[in-house]
Amino acid sequence: MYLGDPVNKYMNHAALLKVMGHPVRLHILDMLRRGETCVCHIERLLGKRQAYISQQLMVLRDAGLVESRKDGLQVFYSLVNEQAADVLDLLYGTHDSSGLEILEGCTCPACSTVLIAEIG
Amino acid sequence: MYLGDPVNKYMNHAALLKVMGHPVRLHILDMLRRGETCVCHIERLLGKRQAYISQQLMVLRDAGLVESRKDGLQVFYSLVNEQAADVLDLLYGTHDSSGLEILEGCTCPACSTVLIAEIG
DNA sequence: CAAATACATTCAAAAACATGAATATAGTAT
DNA sequence: ATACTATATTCATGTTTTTGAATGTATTTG
Repeated sequence: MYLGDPVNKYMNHAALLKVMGHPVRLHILDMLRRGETCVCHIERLLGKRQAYISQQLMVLRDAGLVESRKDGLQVFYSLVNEQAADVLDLLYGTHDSSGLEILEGCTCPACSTVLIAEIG
Repeated sequence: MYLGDPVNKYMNHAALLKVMGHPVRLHILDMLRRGETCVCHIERLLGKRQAYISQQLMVLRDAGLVESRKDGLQVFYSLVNEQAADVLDLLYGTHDSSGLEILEGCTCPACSTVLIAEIG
């Protein structure tokens, strides 16, 4: 696209918006605003298959919107693109950084440690 | 997409971002922030064929981002979607509404009348 | 009315995307 | 080493998008 003028100023932004222009990816990005999130968490909240979530995460990674960090068996994703964050703030209001929602039956540290702390 | 939950809150925004996620359309939208613009103008600034510009304008029209008004032979487009305008402001700064750039050799009223006024 | 102008639409081929199924990898526990 | 768990990747296929070419329509001008 835009082959005649490959260094077009609109290409980068268009690429950003295009990646964000997908309901599942947008949902994931909105989740990530609350903090670093493991894949199992995303999987449960979205109710989609693991492989599919992983594919969309790969798209987000390849486009530089998110980064992943491995910790034991889990992989944690976070939002690292400021412009993407700005667009999300615009659409959904400034985020609260209130941390993750706790999910029953989710085995990730974010869920289980808090449960332990609360039940403790 | 998202068939399991067709009334998903992310679908509408995703659709908006998807339409904006294209370099030519994004360029057109950015132009329209300066004011109502005729197709001939867009055509010259982008250096693309008329039919192609018209196709992209149709996409923008179908998605409700722009509206067209016919005046004689010319058709003028304007940006009518507030969220799209907000995203553009975010990416490119608040627009100046300074009116259109004057293009040499463009026959549309916006260009020719000003030329006449300046030369006259 | 005929010709010219400005724009829109249709059609078809190529490219890109979305999605599911199957499989692979890497870390952990036994 | 073996089995298990969490996640990633690959592959195949169907769908959508992109784009160019050709054609259509409405308006103005002569």
